[in-house]
Order: sequence, then structure tokens, then C-alpha cells
Amino acid sequence: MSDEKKDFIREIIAADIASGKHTAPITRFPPEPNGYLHIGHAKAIGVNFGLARQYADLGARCHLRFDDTNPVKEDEEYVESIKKDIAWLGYEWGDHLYFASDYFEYFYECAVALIDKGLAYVDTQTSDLLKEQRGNVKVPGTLSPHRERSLVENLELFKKMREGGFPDGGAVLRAKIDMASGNMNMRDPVLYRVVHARHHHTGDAWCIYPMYDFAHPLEDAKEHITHSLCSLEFENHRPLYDWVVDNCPVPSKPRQIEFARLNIGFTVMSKRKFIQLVEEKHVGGWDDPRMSTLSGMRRRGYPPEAIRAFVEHVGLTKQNSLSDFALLEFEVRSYLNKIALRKMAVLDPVKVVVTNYPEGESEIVTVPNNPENEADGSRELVFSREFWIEREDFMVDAPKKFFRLKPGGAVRLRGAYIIQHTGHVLDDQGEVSEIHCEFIPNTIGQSAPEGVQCRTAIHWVSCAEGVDAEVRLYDRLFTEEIPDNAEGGYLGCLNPDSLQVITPAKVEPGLAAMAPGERCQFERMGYFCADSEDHTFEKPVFNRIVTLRDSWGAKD
RNA sequence: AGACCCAUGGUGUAAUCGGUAACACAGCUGAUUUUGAUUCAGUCAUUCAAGGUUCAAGUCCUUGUGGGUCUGCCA
Repeated sequence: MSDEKKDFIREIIAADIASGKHTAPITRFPPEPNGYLHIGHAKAIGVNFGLARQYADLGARCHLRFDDTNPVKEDEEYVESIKKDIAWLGYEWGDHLYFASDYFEYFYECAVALIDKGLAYVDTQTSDLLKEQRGNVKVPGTLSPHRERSLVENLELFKKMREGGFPDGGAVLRAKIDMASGNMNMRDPVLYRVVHARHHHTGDAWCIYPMYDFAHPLEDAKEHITHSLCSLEFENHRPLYDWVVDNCPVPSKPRQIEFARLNIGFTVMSKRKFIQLVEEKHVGGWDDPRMSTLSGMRRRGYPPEAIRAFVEHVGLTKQNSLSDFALLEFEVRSYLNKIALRKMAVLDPVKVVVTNYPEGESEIVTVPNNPENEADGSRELVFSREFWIEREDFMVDAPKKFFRLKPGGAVRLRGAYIIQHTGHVLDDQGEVSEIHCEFIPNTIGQSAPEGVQCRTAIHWVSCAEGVDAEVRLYDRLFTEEIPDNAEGGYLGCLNPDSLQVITPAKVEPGLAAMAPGERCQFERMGYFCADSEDHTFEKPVFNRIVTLRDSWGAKD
């Protein structure tokens, strides 16, 4: 990987190294274990772990830290899935795996230190009252009647909070900053709240939990993080972040830097919607191939290399942006095109009979596994009198620009002969049930003879040799109906408001020419992959990369 | 009485001390092609606006305009 791209964050880091402020950047990826990782997280992962990789020779590193300060939302299942997805993406945290919950005692000490300095107080008013006193963006807040409690009383009450002397919501610890600040985050923010809930990591050891704004800067400082990278919506939190670092006993002073999060058009990327889709069973689970979770993309066969390249391509700025999904697809195709082994498959079969090919005879044709890479070798297929082709590869009333098989026309069978249509049979419904052709001898590896027009090659599967394979068609889920003028043939649509699946993405059985016993997953928009038990892929396999956007046949 | 942030082609990003708009995706044209893919060639911007400083402004200053974030005991 070349990490030569530069951006405003890399410039800051380069300057910090040049000035001697830091010898190497130490970053962190701090997910809350309350859901699966999605493509949006890939950006933060790529940035943080990428930076550590770039400066590895200087001693840089990236910590994986679970920001588990809210027991009611978090679960062990998620920490496992998150670890797995990061590793799959190709990054490693080594020994640097941390849990914010391991610092609970430290947070508590810091809180006591703040109280000692007269910078924090226990407020026992209701949350409604606190909200009322906070004012709004135009109106300054009013002081809490508990703001001037004595040091001793605060210490006592805070201790009582820890010991379970208050019910949920009964008391909070607040920072004493500025109730008139234009920044709402500075209006005496809550530092600790009472939550009597079992924590997935610390069990019942605690009944008070620190708020993000208090815990996060302390976590960073404790781990000697140099550059704490987060998304733009935390910009207004930075003054509070700095306040905490400045007023607590910290071993180091991290710096928070914000960057724009990843947005992709028509793509579901909110945890809330993912949870709803899973719970209401619109999908099979967090790793359903239709989902834009990392585990879903893994099952669809998106290579991690492509996701990393996509993240790199999108770049790092402070501008709110909306990327095209086409950019991700481009990276997927571009990577897959180099390494994927081609197979031929027919999903909606129509039988073809080569009338001038002797019955009972057959021959072997050799087909390259990957035209882009000779080292991938070739495979042998049996060609004989009867085989299947895709129904849509033959048209009775073909438009002028249809290059595949049509009455009187010719087409190349991929890796084999050019065949010429001589006739076809219609069933009771008027559907084509069988096509009759004649093959043109000496056209394997040879161009079409004079007078024969052959513009393309189609897939075919020998009736005798082909195997049935479990084939599933998937479409991505979209946040809304794709406008007609958008390119491609989109199927699965999702209404953003009702979260109702308007057109359920297809999941259909089919027929594929795979090696006996091999399973495959056919992904409608382009390629299909061997879908192993744990949904990981050794080597992706695909046939029509052409059709990533279903352009095959979409043109007239 | 609001605070903070952002502003370059359809999209995402570039542009050293201010020096005359670059790359990729998508689109469109054409060529090649045993995947309508790939590959190759061509094509697509008066840098939000108005002033100002300057020999020179996407870059600096001013004022507007547009967009984003913030009023959880979520992160």
C-alpha cells in the first residue's frame, strides 16, 4: 500500500514530527460495541490504522478501543464482530486492545479531582429541570441551585452516587464551566450519570457511568494518543475535550482533529436503520449481503482491498460530501478484474441443440481462468450437441443493436465455436423452448469466416456436464427509490421513512456451471463468489463483470 | 444572543512563498476486443457572489450568500 496521499491531517502530523512534538503518531479507532461496523466505519478505520502503518518505522501504532461507557446499548456480540471486521479489512492492533470500561476507576479519580478543584458538582435535580435551565442556542442558561454546593457535600454525594445511593436519574455530576456559553456543550455538561444496569465487560461493579465527553479525552490521554481523529459533528465538543484534558490529572495531552464522515448516495448507513432492518426481519441479519455493513459486503464478495482503495480514493477533508456508490463499485471491479477466476453460469436456461454436431460425440475445449492473468491457468469444458444458454441471450425480435443470438444471426460461445441460428421452437405460451443452431467448424480460437457477423460471446453450460449449484441473487438495499434517470437496473428499494422494503431484493435459485459440490453465490450486479460457511472467500469468482450495473441487455 | 465549521466541473479530491485550474469516478464520442467487460484515444470548470490588496488571487482582506453541527442523564 502506498500511503503517499497527503491531506490536512497528514500535514499536521508531519509538522508535529518535524517540530519534535511527537516522535510518531499514536491513533485509535474507538467504536462503541452497539452494532456491526459498516462501510462508513471503513473510512475511520482506514484513516487511523493507515496512519499507524504509514509511520510504523517511527513507532506509530493504532489502538482498538471499545468505547463502552453505556451499558444499556452494548453487547459482547458486537465486540467480536467488530474485531473480526477490522481484521478482515487488513488491519491489526497487536497488543493494543483496550476497553474504556477498564478505566472506570481512573475516570472516577479524575472526577474527584475536579470536585476538589471546585470544577464539578453533584446536581440532584430532574433531567427535565436541567434541560429547562440549559436554555437554548439563543438564550443563555440559568445556574443550577446546586452549583455552589460545598466541596465536602459534593464529595459525599458523588460517593453516594457510586455506592448506589441514588436511583437512575437521581443525580448527576456536572462540570462547572459556563451556563452562558454560546457552545451548548460548555453549559455545565453532565460528566456522570446513574445507571443501574449490568455492563457486558464490568458486570455489576459500577452503577455510575461516565459520559462520552468526559471519558473520551481521558481515554485518549491515558493511552498517550497523540492525534484523536473523529468526525465533524464533534467539532463543538473540542472545547470541552480540551477542558477535561486541561483540568484532570492526565499523563499526556492528546489533540482532537475532526474530519468529514463518509456518505454514499442511496445507501443505508445508519446504525438505527440497520437495527430496524435486522429486528423487523427485512434481512437475514447484520451480514445479509444486501446490507452495506462490512460483514454484508464481505458476503457479497467485496474484497477488502477494494474497500481500502475506495476509502483512500475518497480522501480526507472537512467538507461534507456525498460520494457516488459507483466509486466503490469501480474499485471492486478494478480489483476483481485482476484476480477473479471466471466461470460460466446460466441462471435462466434455454436449451440449444447444435443440429450439425453428431449425437453422442463430444470434445474438450480449453478456457482461460482469467484472461487478465495467464498464471491463473485454464480449465477444460466439454462441448457437445446440447447445452443451455441464458434466455435473455436470445431474442426473436431483436433490435438493431442486439449483438447476441437472434434469428439468422451468429454468436460466439465463449471459449468454443461460433454458432448460427437456424430455427427455434415455441411452447404453448409462445415462449422459446428450444433453439436450433449449426456450429461453424474451425472457429475455436479463430475469428469468424468471411460473411459471418459475430460481435460478442455468450455463456453456455453443457446439458450433460453442467452441475446445479445453489445460486442466490442479491441486490443492494437503497435508501429510496432510484430516479429513472439514474444508470443501471436497480431492484431493491427501501423507503427511508417507513423503512418498508418496497421491492424485496431478489433471492432466487438458478443453475450454474460450477465444479460438482461447489456452492456459489451469484450476485446480480456482477460477479459471484464461493460462499463458504463463514462467508469468507479465498478467491472470488465471477462471470459477468460487465453487469455490475446490469448494463448487459439494458441497452437496446 | 447565538457559537463553531465548510464552500473548486455531475461526484470525490489536487494545486509548493499568492504565479495563471490537475487527478480519479460517472457521462458522452470513437478504436480495439472470444466477457456489450478490460484496454486505448478524445470530450466535459470563466474555482458561491460582490468589492478590495497586488504586476499577478482558487489561494490574502471585507461583506454577503449557501450548506453543516450543537439545546441526550447517547456516542
